[in-house]
Amino acid sequence: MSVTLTDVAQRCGLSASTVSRALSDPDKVSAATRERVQRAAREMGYIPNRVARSLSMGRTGTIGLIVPDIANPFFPPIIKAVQQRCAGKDLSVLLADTNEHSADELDRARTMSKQVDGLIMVSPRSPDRRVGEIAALGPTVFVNRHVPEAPSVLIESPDGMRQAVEHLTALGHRRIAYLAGPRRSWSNQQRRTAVAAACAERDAELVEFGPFEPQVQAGVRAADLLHGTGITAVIAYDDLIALGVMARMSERGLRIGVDVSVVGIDDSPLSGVAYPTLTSIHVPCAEAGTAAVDLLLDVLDEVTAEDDPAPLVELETHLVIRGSTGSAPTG
Amino acid sequence: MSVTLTDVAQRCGLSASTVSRALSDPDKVSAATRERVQRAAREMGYIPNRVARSLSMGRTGTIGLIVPDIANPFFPPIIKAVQQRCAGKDLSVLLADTNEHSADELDRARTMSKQVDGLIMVSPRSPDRRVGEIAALGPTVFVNRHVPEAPSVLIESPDGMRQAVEHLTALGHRRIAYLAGPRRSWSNQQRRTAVAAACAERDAELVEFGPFEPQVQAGVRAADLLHGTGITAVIAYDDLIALGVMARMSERGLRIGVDVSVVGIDDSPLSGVAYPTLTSIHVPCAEAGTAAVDLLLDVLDEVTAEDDPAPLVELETHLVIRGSTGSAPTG
DNA sequence: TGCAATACCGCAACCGATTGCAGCAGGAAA
DNA sequence: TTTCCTGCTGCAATCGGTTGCGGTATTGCA
Repeated sequence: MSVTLTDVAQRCGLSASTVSRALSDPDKVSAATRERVQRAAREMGYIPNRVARSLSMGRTGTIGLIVPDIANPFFPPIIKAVQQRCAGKDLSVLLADTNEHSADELDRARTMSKQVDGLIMVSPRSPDRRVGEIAALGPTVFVNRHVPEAPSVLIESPDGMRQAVEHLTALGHRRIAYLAGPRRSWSNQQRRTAVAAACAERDAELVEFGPFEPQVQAGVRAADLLHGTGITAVIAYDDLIALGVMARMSERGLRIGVDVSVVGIDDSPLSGVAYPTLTSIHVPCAEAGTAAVDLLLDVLDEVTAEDDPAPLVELETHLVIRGSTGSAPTG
Repeated sequence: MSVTLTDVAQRCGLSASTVSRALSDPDKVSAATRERVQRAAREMGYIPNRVARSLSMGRTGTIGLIVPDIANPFFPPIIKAVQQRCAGKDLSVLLADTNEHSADELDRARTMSKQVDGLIMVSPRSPDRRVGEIAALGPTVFVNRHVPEAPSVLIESPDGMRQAVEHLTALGHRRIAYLAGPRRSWSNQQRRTAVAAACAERDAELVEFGPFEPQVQAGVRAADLLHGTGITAVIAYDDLIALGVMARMSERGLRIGVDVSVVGIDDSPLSGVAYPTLTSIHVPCAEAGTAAVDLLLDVLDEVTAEDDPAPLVELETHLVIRGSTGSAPTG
């Protein structure tokens, strides 16, 4: 049904090998042959079968990308960046969404492993041991989680977190809440310790709530917990939770940015359109995606020697101040 | 390096064929053998090579998904739904983003074609001829575009559009702007004609602007065009444009929902957190994704006979009224 | 003109699984 | 005891490319 290499070869009166070379390694054949083959291939509408090629070459030209939740606005920019970077290098992207279900991560990684040249795991929720198993399946890059034995792209929350706390304390806030993300989440742990350190340094009192799922509804729930605690400022694990908090508090008559200040993390497009606009810690998602692909390609091309220490890319975050933060209410 | 079927076979003192059958068609071998093979496979950590399987079976167990822009909040829910549906059927998803570049669609489809069992094209921007070429590459389902010769999942804007216009005219608006999306976009054409029809029916005046890219910035630009036109209500091609309009107008001191009403389309999560919350036409993205996969599987399993008319799934839309629309300003 | 070097091309094995067909052994029936 | 059948397993071809190796024709140089 579909045109194969052999078909093209027959049409040209050549062998499949020659046609293969003419198409993928043009210098190996004479100019005349090359010309003839390429014309025939074009005319016949030949499309190389990547599956067959993969099998014989041992390289699939595909990378796997596993994320917890495509619908969370934090991930699309990463996915997009990975995609774009790959497209430029003639790579395809196999995407999987684990639905925030950590147990699925290993399964997905396993079924993918023989189908891809490498894997990019974003914000894996699995416990360390299972993450190790994933890494053992093949070349793997982790984003938003530090895995000592594998290349990782990290998002350095501490800077942004410190900026956020400085910003809030400068505005007079003394009691600050941190709304924690999923317990397993590496980035949550990062953020927790960072905010704790920053608060200690600034002599502000930190109260932690959670864990919460990274969803608007969780933020709505969180808002009610804050009631009557004397807290004047909130830092949420991510923008979704922050938005939920804002929505619920507004509903209850609190003025965001006046009666209470809210800080999100991710600086997703949402933060610019919310009301009031959300002060958020900017996370360079696109850069993270791009860096992950580059790291993976380094491993695949063996730029990274086997026994080198696993490379680490650390990306900075910074606070973007918008309307949701303001002076602490007096009295 | 990695354990193959043959390795398992040797360990068991069997042939590869038997092992293959024991694993994928257990009834074909004796109970004892089945047991022995399965245990060995488990112990050795055997993971079947899907690439090899694809080659010999002629089925890859993968479907391709091509979208214009992953970062546009309209698409992630679709991608997610497709993903979820596929995961349940042991299918993988190959994702490509054309960056709103219609010329890339055919390219991507072509390179994917030999690597997937079928293709789902969401909102293709290509001209009809090229869309036809894509469909000719293999089983293809189109979402958000009607392609007569191929299965399609359509989102019926007319209902939602009519509801929107009725809503606005009931509120007293007589001059309504439509901010058009990409010229090539099938859904834009749908929406244009739907809104025009609804306005004619309701005797409201319709003024069209655009085309605009489906991005917030385009909405910001659009807002300024509306100035001094006497328009009191705006229906935008999508939520992003609507949000841009709102943001810019608020900035210029207009009160959204009072001085001017804004309606978006997609009902993305954004609309709930914007200020004011955005009245939007709800589009069942998840259902569209799921339906697309089902349609594709029907074709692949030949539930759909070759010469049947191409199946069509039509999904309804409806207006969700929020804070961005209100009575037309008097005078 | 002769010989060696070189440029091209084809043969065949291979990647890892699937599957039609044939062979073998064991049990059942006569 | 013989025969036939059935159930299980192995052989070998196949999917569509890639690639090392060897052969042939051509070229270059003396």
